[in-house]
Formats: sequence, structure tokens, C-alpha cells
Amino acid sequence: MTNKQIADQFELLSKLMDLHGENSFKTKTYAVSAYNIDKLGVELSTLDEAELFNMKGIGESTGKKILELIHTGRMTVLEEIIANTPPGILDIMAIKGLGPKKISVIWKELGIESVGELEYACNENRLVALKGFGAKTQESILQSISYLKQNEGFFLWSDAVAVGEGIVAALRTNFPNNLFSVSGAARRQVEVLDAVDIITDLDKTILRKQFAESEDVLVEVIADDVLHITVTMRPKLAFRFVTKETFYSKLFTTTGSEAFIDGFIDGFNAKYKVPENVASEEEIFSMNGLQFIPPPMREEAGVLNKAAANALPTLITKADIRSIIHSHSNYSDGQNTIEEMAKAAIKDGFEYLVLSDHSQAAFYANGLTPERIAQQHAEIDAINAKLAPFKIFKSIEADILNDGSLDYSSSVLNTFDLVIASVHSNLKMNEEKAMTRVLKAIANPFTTILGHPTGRLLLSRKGYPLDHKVIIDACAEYNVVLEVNAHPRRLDLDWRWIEYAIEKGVLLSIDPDAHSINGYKDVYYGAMIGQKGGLTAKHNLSSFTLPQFEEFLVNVRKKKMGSVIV
DNA sequence: TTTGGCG
DNA sequence: CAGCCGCCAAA
Repeated sequence: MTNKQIADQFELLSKLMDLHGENSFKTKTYAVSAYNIDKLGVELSTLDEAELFNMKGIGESTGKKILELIHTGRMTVLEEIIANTPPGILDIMAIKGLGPKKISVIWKELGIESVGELEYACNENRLVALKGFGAKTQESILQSISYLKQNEGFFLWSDAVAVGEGIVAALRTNFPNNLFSVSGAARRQVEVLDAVDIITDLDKTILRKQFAESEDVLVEVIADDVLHITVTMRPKLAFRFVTKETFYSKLFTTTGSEAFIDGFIDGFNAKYKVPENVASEEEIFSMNGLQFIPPPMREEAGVLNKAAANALPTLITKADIRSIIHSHSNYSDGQNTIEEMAKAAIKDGFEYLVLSDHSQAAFYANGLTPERIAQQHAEIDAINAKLAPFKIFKSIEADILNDGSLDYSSSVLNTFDLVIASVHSNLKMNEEKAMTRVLKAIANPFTTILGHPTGRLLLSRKGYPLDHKVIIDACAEYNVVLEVNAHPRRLDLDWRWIEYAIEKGVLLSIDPDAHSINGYKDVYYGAMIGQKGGLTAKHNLSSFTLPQFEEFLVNVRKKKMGSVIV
């Protein structure tokens, strides 16, 4: 059991105790424990009993619970309190804007025990009467429920594809003479999906038998050749059964989006044909005189024109990412030391590391005061001397404050090699205010990269409202790089805007926003989503070699700082 | 730990 | 009814 998992359990325990109206002094303890455990350097499961109880911040009762978790994988008190909470109340906890206190009131005063009942009560205007509630609160709860419902049954691509590829791999082992492939949206690397399409020439009855023996599996026949297999809390598997001969032809027609396939078949006066029997997908493209269109690009029909003109971009891959830009150390809310981060980056084959801890406004993330920045810079110098030619660049993820200014004075900002500017607070602005704020940050001569532009968290939080076109135009004007945050829950900038950014000459940067050495792997998801937007290594800052990156920094500084006196 | 929204 | 205060939730 990892620290993260342990921390999550304590966090849940704390919230549930709050919900049940327990002594807030007690619940606070567990919330603090969760926070501390999460950002501990060592994995608790590797410690022996004495070491565990000697850890700072771990007392008698927390320690005992951690031991229980490590040894049995469960925590009795937590299980008891969950058993005493209606399952619907646990669902309600996912609603934004509702914390333990407010949920407790709704539950106790109105007897509401599910999201459905809550929605009904809001529509009946029954929440406004409660103490601490009003029309605004009720409306925001309704909005949040609607967002939740919209995402119900959807999964992140990273999670869904892991399930799908796992199933496909297992099936290939069991049936080495049959063909299997992930298809549909999962193959197109779409950021969120509700089902993983799988195509096979295996007999339907045989496949059904494979799943019939496992519990909790719902097998549903949709059509003669389509089967849906549902496991609770997992993306649905949608199997399509074809013959060996038509496998690649069907793989092609089930992979492309509707718009793409319609365009292929009808859009050009039936210019292109999909033959029934082919030995590969490549054959379909070549016999139509088209360049092979990689699955992630098969969204819109327009890409067909590019393929016909032999003008498809060479898509970026994970191997093209040469550096880690945007990372956090334990100076702020990261888990590893700077040196650990650097050594891991070297081990993973990266040429340089841009260390960008949180700025001072991010108290919750232990943001850096100017004094600690100086300290950090001295440490980076020392590590750089040791690890050359590898290089750590001094950066900061500077909060964009409410008025659009950055979180430090110019003299402090001037001490960084580059600055990533990101919004972290007050995400509920209207578009006009949000735009003014972000545009001001883009125009700031110290801003090198605009971090996760909308702040969205896929399936859990909408980004805040930006006019992407205007933002991209401004980035072009002020030589600001747009981040494509590679965290599978962010993938922000949205891939749909990559092409326009490239058109405008704006550089993009696939950045993992790593909070531990483990976070480096996310650049893979960044590359996958970059492919959807037609991103090439040339237009991606984190694909620059070390000399190219240094040259870029010099040039951009020249362009932006010409008139600035620090 | 702070900030903003709400009542 | 403006403005202040206190609570809650979010980052």
C-alpha cells in the first residue's frame, strides 16, 4: 500500500467523521495526518514498527491505523463509518461546493440520501430554507449535479486504455490464432471515454464464456455482432465480431469518428472506397492514393485532404520528448528532492530538467518565499556542478493572481531562467474577467510558458472560461509558449487548439507537471494527446535539445526584455 | 493558510 | 440596503 493510498483513506475518514458530526478537533487530526503522509519522503510500508512510530507527526492512534492498513489493507474504523453512511451520501460527497458540514445539514434536515433526491429537492426549491443555504448555493449544486451526470460512466483515456489493452493482451495469449484490436475512440486516443471498443474474429459464444465465469460482470447483447461487457467501476467493453477476412476493413471503419468515416465514404462523391478484404489498414489508404492517417488523427474529414496532398505532419512520440519541463520538488508540494528529480530524469534519458515549484501565493502547496528561492537556487547550482552536462533550469510556477499580475516582484522574477505562469485560484470567474486576467499574464515580459491554460480536471472540474483563439493570438504576439499539460487528468491546452496554435507560430510544450519522479511517465499521455492535435517535435519546446533550449531562452529574453529595466 | 462566495 | 461578520469550501 502506497502513502498516497494511505493518505486517501485518512482523508476519507476525516471527512466522514465531520459528516457524522464528530469532534472537529479529532477530525482535523486525521486531515492533517493525510496531508503529511501524502508528502512524506519514504514509503511507510517499507518501515518497521519502531521507525513508523518515530516518524514526525505520527502518533499512537494514527500509527496503529497505518499498521493495520499495511498489514491487512483495510482500516476497521473507516469501514465501520462507511457502513454507517448511506451509499448515496458518499456519492453526494463528489459534488463540488458541498463539504461535510453542508451535506450533514441536507442529510439530517431533509433526509436526503442520494444525488437523485438532492437534485429533486433543489428543483423543488427546498434547499433555500435551510440555514446556511440560499438560492446561489442551490443553483450551484444543481450545476454541479448536471456536470456529474454528464460525466457518469466516463473514464480517462489512460485508465480505459489500460483496461482495454490488458484484456486484448490476455485474449491474445488465450487465443493465439485469432485477431484482436482496440478500436474506436480508445484507439483514437480520445481523452475521456465511456467504452473501449474491441474488435475480433473470435467466435462470440467462446468470448462470452470467457467472461461468464467472472463475477460482477454484465454481458449485454446489443446487436448480432456487438456485445457489451460491463464491470462496475470499469469502462464498458464493447466487442464487435467480424470474420478474419474483414478484420482490417472493419478495424478501419470502427476506428474513425463518424465525421471521418462519413467524409471518407461520402464526402468526396464516393471518391474513396473501403474494400471488404484487406491484409492491413495501410492497404486501404494506399489503394485510395492516401497517406496513412494515424488513428489519433481520424477525427475530422478535413484530414483527408492533407493525406491526399501527402501533407500529414510527422506526429510527435514519447521518444521525441527530451526534457522534463514543469516539475515540483519537495521544496513545495513535490515528493522528491531536487537531486532525486534530476537523477531520475537522467536515468530516464532526459537531457535537462526545468524545476518549477509553486510560488508564494500557493500556501496550500508550500509555495516558495523569495528567501527559499535563493536557497533553492544555491542548491541547484551545486547539483548542476555535480551532474553536468545534465542541467537543471531554475524556474517557478508563478501563480497568476486575481488581477493578472505574477506572484513576485520583477527583481525576484528576474532570477529565474524561465517562468511558468499558471492560474490556481479563483477559477470561477466569468469569461470577461478570466480573459483580462490571463491576457495580462501573457503580456508580462517574464512569462515564458502559460501553464495548464484552463485549469480543467477532466471528469471532475470544468476549466475556466477562456476564448482560446484570443489567448493563442496573444501568445503569438508576446512570444509565450502554451503548455500542453501531460497529466492524464488535465491534457490542457485542449488538443483541439494545437493546430491553430501551430498555424499562428506559437510553440507548445508537453510538460508532465511532475510532483514526483513517478510523474515523468505522464509525458507519454502528453505525446498521445499531442498526436491528436497534429503536434510535431519541431513545434514542441520539450523536444528541444539542451543547446536549442538554451538558445531559445536567450532569444526569447532578448525579444521580451528589450524595454524592461529590472 | 488564505481567499472568495455566500448568507 | 450597504456593509460587516462568520462559516464553509477550495486551492
